[in-house]
Amino acid sequence: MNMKLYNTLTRKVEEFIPYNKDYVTMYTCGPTVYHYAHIGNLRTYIFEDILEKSLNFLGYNVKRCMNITDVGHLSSDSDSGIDKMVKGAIREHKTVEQIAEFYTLEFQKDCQKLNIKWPEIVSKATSNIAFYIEMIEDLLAKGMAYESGGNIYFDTTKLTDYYALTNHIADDLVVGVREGVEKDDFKHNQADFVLWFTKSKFSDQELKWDSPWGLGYPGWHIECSGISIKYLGEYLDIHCGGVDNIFPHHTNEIAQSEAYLNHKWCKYWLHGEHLNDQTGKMSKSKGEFLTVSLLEQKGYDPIVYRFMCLNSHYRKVLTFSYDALDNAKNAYEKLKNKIKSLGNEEIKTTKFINEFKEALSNDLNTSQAITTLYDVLKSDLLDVEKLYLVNQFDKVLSLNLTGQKAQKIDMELENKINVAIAKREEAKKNKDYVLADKIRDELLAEGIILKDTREGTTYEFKEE
RNA sequence: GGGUCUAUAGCCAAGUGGUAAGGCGUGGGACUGCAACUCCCUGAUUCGUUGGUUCAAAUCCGACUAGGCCCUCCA
Repeated sequence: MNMKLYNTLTRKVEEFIPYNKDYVTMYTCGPTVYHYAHIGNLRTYIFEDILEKSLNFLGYNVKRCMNITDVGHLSSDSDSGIDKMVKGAIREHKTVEQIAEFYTLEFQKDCQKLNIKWPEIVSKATSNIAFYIEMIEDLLAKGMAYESGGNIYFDTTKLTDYYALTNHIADDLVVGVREGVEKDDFKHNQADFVLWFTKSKFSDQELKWDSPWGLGYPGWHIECSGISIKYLGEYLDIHCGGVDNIFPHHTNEIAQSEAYLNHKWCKYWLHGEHLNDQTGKMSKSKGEFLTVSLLEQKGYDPIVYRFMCLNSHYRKVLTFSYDALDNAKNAYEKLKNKIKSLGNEEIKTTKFINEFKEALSNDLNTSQAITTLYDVLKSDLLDVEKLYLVNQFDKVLSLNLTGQKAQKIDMELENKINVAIAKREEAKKNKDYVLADKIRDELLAEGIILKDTREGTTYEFKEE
């Protein structure tokens, strides 16, 4: 079954036809590792994870690459801009390398907790400096870039279709709409952007490299183009990121990549919408700083957040609230309980697989895919077949639907529980409910949940 | 000012011209000593408003309204 995806370039859902029949190249913009990721950041990575896994499920081979931005991401494009990494280092009295290492690891942990697969190729911005220099030299030689005030800029006026991704008209753009945005007087044109910095004003930059234009460091945009071309080749099928990257980041990537390659570069541009809070856009400086760890502290399984995201659509704004999260938590726990009753054996079936693929291939309709899961559970298939399908679906959804934590039940504990249950049965028979409830509470305190079923009392371990 | 996206029940949400899926919650019931789990039943004469196209519109077109995001920090 063919994938259909919404392409920001054409603003339409299109049938996905990769350049190469044998594999799909996919590039996803990675984090700037200057701080913890908030759950809004992570929403985009959940979307990209679902995309990769859906492509796999539909039979595509995916070669995926992600960058880690550890240099060059300025908090402003103006003369007075300071690198985000440097900012982080100052904040925590550490070196830029220490900051990068620490937050890369934290980001990786968050991904693990959310069942986001780590991409096959992950590369740091600082690991590919020589290649950026090669690209910039090429752009200068072609007259697509110029030097001014010590920096190298890309000349956007050399392009006829610079605004392909946004439909902007240059004259309508307003400089400094946002507070704190300053003009860079070295630019020849308002839309031009920096490829390489050398200016002495950035003397507080810790990481610098030698270049034909002097000691300096790369601009933010060149990093993604460079890493993508270096690791995935000249033809890219899919490029993903958050909607905020459409302009200027992705717009600039297209400009410099195609100028360098002399041909069309990326076919499909996919953008994940933001997670908002009740006041609007979520940010690290405003409101509650919602991290995965914070959700865990509040007693939520991070997978509940993933479930919440999958019940929505990646191209729709989702508003975060604890009510919405509780809603997802209830639904998720009920779903897992239902699945638990299916037993442990599975037998293959082909039913419902098509419906599931249909949902995924329809521009990643994850909420429809989850509906298919509910349809399976309600159907008259055998439990063993249902379990098979649950496991198949979970390859994409990655919700730990049957993921029983491996419990080492030692005989001693098991005996103890059974004795307690027998005692409680005795108490119940004698209508001594006070004692019966006391036994139940005591076991609960140890993380053991009793369930009275028609077949007798069973128990399970509380999940953490 | 320009660009772009969205609007379906208390909440999340499907729906892509043929007469409103699903989930959570709510309310009722079965089971239970009680609870939890599970199961059954329970919701929109209508899809932001308003014109139009059509035999037929939540779906297509126009206008309006409300909101989000972007316009050189952002996922």
